[in-house]
Amino acid sequence: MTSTTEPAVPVKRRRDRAAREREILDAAERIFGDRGYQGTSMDDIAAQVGVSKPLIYQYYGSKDGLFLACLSRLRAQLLDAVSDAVLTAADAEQAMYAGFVAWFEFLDEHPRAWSVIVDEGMLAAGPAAQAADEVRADFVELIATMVRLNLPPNRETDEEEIQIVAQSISGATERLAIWRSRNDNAPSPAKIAETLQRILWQGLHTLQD
Amino acid sequence: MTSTTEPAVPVKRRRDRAAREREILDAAERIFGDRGYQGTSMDDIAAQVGVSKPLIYQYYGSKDGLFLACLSRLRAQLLDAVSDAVLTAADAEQAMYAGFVAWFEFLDEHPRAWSVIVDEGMLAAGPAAQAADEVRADFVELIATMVRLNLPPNRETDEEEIQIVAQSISGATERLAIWRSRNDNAPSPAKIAETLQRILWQGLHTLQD
DNA sequence: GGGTGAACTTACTCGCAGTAAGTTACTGGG
DNA sequence: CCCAGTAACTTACTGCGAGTAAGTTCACCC
Repeated sequence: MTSTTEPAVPVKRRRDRAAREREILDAAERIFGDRGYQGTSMDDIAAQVGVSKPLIYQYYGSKDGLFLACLSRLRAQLLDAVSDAVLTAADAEQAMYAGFVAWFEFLDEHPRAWSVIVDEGMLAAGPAAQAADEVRADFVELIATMVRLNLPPNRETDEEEIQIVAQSISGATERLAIWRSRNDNAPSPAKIAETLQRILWQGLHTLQD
Repeated sequence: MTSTTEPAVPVKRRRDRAAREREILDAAERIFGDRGYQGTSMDDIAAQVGVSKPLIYQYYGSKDGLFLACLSRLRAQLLDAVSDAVLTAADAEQAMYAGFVAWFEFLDEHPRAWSVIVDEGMLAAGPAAQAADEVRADFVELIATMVRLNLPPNRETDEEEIQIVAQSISGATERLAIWRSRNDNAPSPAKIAETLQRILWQGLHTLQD
């Protein structure tokens, strides 16, 4: 009985490495997003993919490594969304506004991505912290570029000051995102973007001295 | 032999609850500060205090609970330092500046406190996250008060906007602190405070619109 | 059709958070 | 002085989850 009905399609179990890695990463993103870093065990993910735990370790090295891979991919998507908004805007002032709106809207529309990014704090220790910083660095660079565009063009730029501002904006938007997510009646993306824009637009021009 | 030299001072082992709690909290603060949340085990802390683990659980409930107690005390000290600076300043403009300087200087001078606060992200999950938010809330309130002082007095305030600004400043200063600590040649407290002050001072006045 | 390498598994170890159930020292009343 | 009663404290565990050593099975190529 058992042998006659089965063998038509032996449900190809083995896949090549790249495909399996993607499969694992997708599952990890889903589960980390639902249950958080602490609430997720490697066994959970392995079971979900239908694979054994050591395989995941072979591909991703550690739980931190796997989480970092998820984080990195999600942040890249977020960066894309914001970059697009910034680059297609008509002028520098609108670019900044559009960037803020894109940031908060993306996080609204991708609650799982959002959870993973919040849990980034989990990587506070060890070498993973540095890797997490590098993932964020692209974002800070984008912001720094925007800030430069908002400065009067004839002014000699103080790079240290630009870094301070870019780090500030990055930190501010992250905290605002967390605050919004824990607060049902928090302001809309548009309202927040408008407020930030108003403060910064004036403020940035005072940097020229 | 053994009995004759010993009993003079039986090294009073038992202490009353309050004293023991303080002792545990001090040790926890030190060890969490040195090795981070993940790198610290409850057994480490118990050993350091010279007490058994279940006692700590009896007093603090869980590892998160103990960490939160450390965090809470340290944040209170930080809040005090900043409040003092703000309250003793001559006018609103200087209050803001002094507050920023106090923040960064405190963190420079208390590297252990600093580490614990960075690791706050560890509490992203569970009820501890909410508790951690409440610990931060005092700070946001202080900032909101400062922001109100910086608004033109005759203007009807938009509380939503003030919350946005306060959250932003809180997030910005936290990220700047992290950035500074990972970056040896990062700007001085004074330089950062000056930059923030310049941007916000102008920017806040545009909120009256 | 057999050998070689990549994909994958079984069956563990070890560290650590958390706990059940007891034991020891101090304290105030008889 | 002693002896409840209670607060401080311990021994000795459980369970779970990260990480690993040592294989085993499949697929492809000569």
